[in-house]
Amino acid sequence: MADLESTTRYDPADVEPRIISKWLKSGLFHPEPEGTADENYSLAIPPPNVTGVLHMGHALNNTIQDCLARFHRMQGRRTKWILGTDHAGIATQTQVERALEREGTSRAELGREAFVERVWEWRRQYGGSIIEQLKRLGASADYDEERFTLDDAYAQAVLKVFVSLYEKGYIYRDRYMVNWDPGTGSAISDLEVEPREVTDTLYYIDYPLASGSGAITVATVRPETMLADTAIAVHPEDERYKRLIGEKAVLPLVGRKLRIIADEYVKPEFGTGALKITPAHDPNDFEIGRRHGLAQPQAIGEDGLITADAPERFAGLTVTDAQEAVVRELSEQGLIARTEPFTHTVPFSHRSGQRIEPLISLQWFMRMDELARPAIEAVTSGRVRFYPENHRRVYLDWMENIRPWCISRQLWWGHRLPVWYRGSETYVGTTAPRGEGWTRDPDVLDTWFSSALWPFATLGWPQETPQLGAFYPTDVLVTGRDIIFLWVARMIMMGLEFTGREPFTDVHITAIIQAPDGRRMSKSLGTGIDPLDLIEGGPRPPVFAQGERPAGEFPAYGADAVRWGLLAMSSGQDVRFSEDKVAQGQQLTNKLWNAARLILLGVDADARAAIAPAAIEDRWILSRLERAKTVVSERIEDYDFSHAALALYDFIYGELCDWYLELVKPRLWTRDPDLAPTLLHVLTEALALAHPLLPFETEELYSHIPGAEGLLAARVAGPAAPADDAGETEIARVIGAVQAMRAWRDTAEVKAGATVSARLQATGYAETADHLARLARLDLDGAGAHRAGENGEIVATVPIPGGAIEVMGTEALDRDAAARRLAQRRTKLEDDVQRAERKLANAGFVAKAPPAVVEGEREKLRRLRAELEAL
RNA sequence: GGGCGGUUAGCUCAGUUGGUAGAGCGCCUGCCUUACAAGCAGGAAGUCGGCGGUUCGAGCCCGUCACCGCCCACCA
Repeated sequence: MADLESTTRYDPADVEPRIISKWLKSGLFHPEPEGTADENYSLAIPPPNVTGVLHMGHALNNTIQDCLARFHRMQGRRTKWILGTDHAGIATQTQVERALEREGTSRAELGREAFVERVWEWRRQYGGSIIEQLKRLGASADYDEERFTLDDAYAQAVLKVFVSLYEKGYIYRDRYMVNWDPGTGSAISDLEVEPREVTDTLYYIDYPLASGSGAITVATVRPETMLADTAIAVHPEDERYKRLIGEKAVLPLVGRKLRIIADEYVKPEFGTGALKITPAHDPNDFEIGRRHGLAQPQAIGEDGLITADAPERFAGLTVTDAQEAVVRELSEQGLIARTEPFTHTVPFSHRSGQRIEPLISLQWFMRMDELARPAIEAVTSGRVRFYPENHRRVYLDWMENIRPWCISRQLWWGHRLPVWYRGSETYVGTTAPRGEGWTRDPDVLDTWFSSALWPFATLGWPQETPQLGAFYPTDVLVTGRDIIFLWVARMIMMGLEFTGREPFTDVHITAIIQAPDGRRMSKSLGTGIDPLDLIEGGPRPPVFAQGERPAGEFPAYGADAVRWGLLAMSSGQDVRFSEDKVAQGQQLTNKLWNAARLILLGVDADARAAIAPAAIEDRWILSRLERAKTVVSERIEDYDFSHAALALYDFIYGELCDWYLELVKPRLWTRDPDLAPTLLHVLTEALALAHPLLPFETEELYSHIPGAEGLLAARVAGPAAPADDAGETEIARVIGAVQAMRAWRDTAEVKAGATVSARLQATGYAETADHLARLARLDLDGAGAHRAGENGEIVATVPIPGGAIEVMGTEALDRDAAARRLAQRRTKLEDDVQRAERKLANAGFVAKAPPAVVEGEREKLRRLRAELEAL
C-alpha cells in the first residue's frame, strides 16, 4: 500500500502494477459459467492480431469494453469479457516471411510444414505481448480462458461451419474474376481492396477493321491487356458505330479477329465510345464477356507475368515490361492515335499495398444473400441495435447489396480448406476422406471467415458447453466502423445461421482517433503512438508536440489518466488525439488522490459506521452523489463515454473537492463525530462511481478505507438514495453567494487574505451564513465595523441569490476600485434591464411565447430592477 | 456518382424538447489558505462556416452554397 501521509501526488507507477496482480490473483475476471446469458453480462473482445501491438484504437476500444465490464460487474451481474487473439492470416504470414528474408531464407525454401511450424514458434514468442498490454491498461477480461482462432477446438468449429455451408450449397468453387494481390500472391476479398487515385496514361489505339477499310479506335490505360482482348464493344444506339456491329476488327500484335459487339454498358461519351473487351483482366469486361459468350484467354498469370496464351515474344515479361513492349510495337506500327494523362481510382491491396491485378481464378466462394436476409431483419426489427444509430443505415445498405465472398486464400497460415480432390472428384468433410489418392486443397480460409464465429466458437460451440449457456448471446460488441462489413455483419449472419440467435444485441461503434494534425494514426507516417508510452512515459513524436509540450518524452500519465482521456475525447466519429485530455485525466486522478488523503488522514471512523447527515452540506453532497451516479450510469448505458467521463470529473472535482470538502474543513479540524461516517461513505461511493473509468487508483484508495472489505472491483452497488432538493437548493445558493463575493473582492482589489466586514441582507442563509462568511472571508458579525472606524458605512452592495451583501468600509478595501466595479455592474444591469424590457414590449413575444417563459422574463426584469435600485 | 459526419473561444471539443453560448488547455490578475503550487480564487476572450427561410424568438428546425474528413460505387 502506498503511504498516504507522504505521497502528495498520485503515483501510477507505484500503484498500478501492484493492483494488476491483486486483481489477477482474485479470480474476479474469470466467472464460473452459471446462470443464463440473460442474467449475465458478456462481451467478446475484437480479437487483436496475435503478433500485433497495442495501438491507440485498441486502447480506446478496450477502455470502453473494460468500462462496460466493470460497470456491469459492479451492478451485480456475472460478467465475462471473452478474450483472445486472431491468427490474422496474411498479416502474420507476411511478418514471418519478412523475418525469414532477413535470415536469408524463404517460405518456399522451408516448405509448408516447416513454415507453419515456424509461424507457431513466432506466435509463442510474440503472441503474448498484446495480452500483457491489455493487462497494463486495466482490462478486466477473462485471462484464464484466452482463445486463439487457430486453437484445436476453434478450428473444429471452423471446419464444421465450412462443411455445413457447403452442404447447404452456399459455399462453392468457381472460376471467377477475383482481386489478385501480386504482393501476397493470393486472391483477396472486395473488402480488402482500397481504391486509390492514380494518374495513368490513356492510350488511344487503332484496331484495324477486318474489312480493310479504316480502323476503330479504343481507349485504355492498360494496353498490355490487349493481348487477351476478345471483342470490341460499342453502345447499341451509338450512331458512329451502329453499322460496324457484327463486323470484325483485327487485334494488333496478335492478329486475332475481334467481334464488334453491342452492349449497353458502354458509355458513348467516354473515350472514343468503343471499348476493348478483356474478359480475363477486367471485372466489367468479365461480365460483358459472360453476357456475350466470349472466350477468356488469360494474358497475365497469377505470378504477374505474361502467359503463354500471349504471343511468344511477350511471354514471361512482367506486366510493366509488357506494357512497355506493347506500346513500343504499337507506336512502331503507327497504331497509337494519341495519349493523354488520365486520373482515376484503381484498386490496391489493403494488405500489401500493391495494385490489384483482376484476373480469373479458380477459387472458393460463399453466397451471402440467403444468410443476409435474417441478418437484415435482426437490425430492422431492433433486436440488434447500433450506437450511434447512423451506422445502421450503412450496415443495411451493404447487406441489401451483398455479393458473393471469395473465401479462399493462397496462404499457408490459417484454416486449411477441408476439401480434398481425386481426379474429378471433390470431397468436403471435417476429416480426410478414406481411400487412396486424395490431395487436400492447399488454400486456407480468409481470416474473417473464422472471426465470424468468434462470439460462439470462443465459448466452445459446437459443444453445448456451460460457457455457451451462460454467456451466449453476448450483450454488446465494441468495435470500429472500419470492420462493420468485414466482421460485424458476418458475425450476425453466422450467429443466426449456427446458433439461431443474434450474437449480441448492441453494437457500439467507437470513434476513430486521429493524430493531432488530423491525419490517420499510423506507424509508417510517424503519426502513431504506443498507448504504453503515454501510460509509462515514452517518446513524444513531433506531430504530438504543441505549446508547452515539445517533442521528447511523454510524462508517465498512468493508465487511469489515459483511460479517462481517451473516453473524454471520444465523442464524434472522428476525433483528434488530445494530450490535454489525458493531462486532464491525470489532474483528476491527482485530485481524487488528495481528496482521499484529506479524508483518510483526517478521520478516525470505520466505513461500516452508519451515516448521520446532520449538516446541510452533508445532505447536499449525498444528493449530488446520487445525481452523479444516475448521470454517469445513464451515459455509460447509452455508450456516451465522453459525457460519462465529464460528469464524473464535474462531480469529483467541481462538487466533492471544490465545495463539499471546503465546506466541511472546520468540522474536520474539530473532529466532528457526525462528519466522519458521511465522509467515508461519500468517498467510498465516489470511488465506486469512478472505478469503471479509473480502476487502478480507486482500487488502491479503497484498500485504505478502514473497514472496507474485498476488492472495489467486486463491490456491488446498493440501492439508490432519494434526491434531497432542499439540501441542493440551500448549498447552490451559498455557492452562488460565495462566487459573487469572490468576484467582487477580486475586481474591487480587496487583498486576498483580508477579512471584510459586511452585513448579510438576504434570505435563505440560515444554515449557511457561516460557510458564506468563511469561504468569502467576510466578517458578518458586525465586529469588523468597529475596525472600520466609520460606524457601518456601506461602501458596496453585492447582489447574491436571495438578496445582497452590504460591504462596510475597511482599510483592506480600495475604494476607487470598488467604485469602478460598481459602475461596471450598473452598466451591465442597465443593459440587461433594457434587453428584458424590449423583449416584454414585443407584443408577439407576450402573445405567443409560452406563459412560463414570459413570466420568467418578467421575474428576471423585476430582479434586475431591484438590484439596480439597490445600487 | 451516391451516402454519412463535421465547420461554436487562440487550441481540442460540449451544447438536453428552439428561450440572452459552456468545459479543459492556453492567456491575464491575485494568492506558498494546515489534501493537492502539476494547486487555489478570479477574469478576459465567440457577428456559433456563408446566404436565405420558418418563428415572438434560431448554435439548435428547413433550404441552399462553400470548405474538411470518412464510407460505398464496375466509367475503359
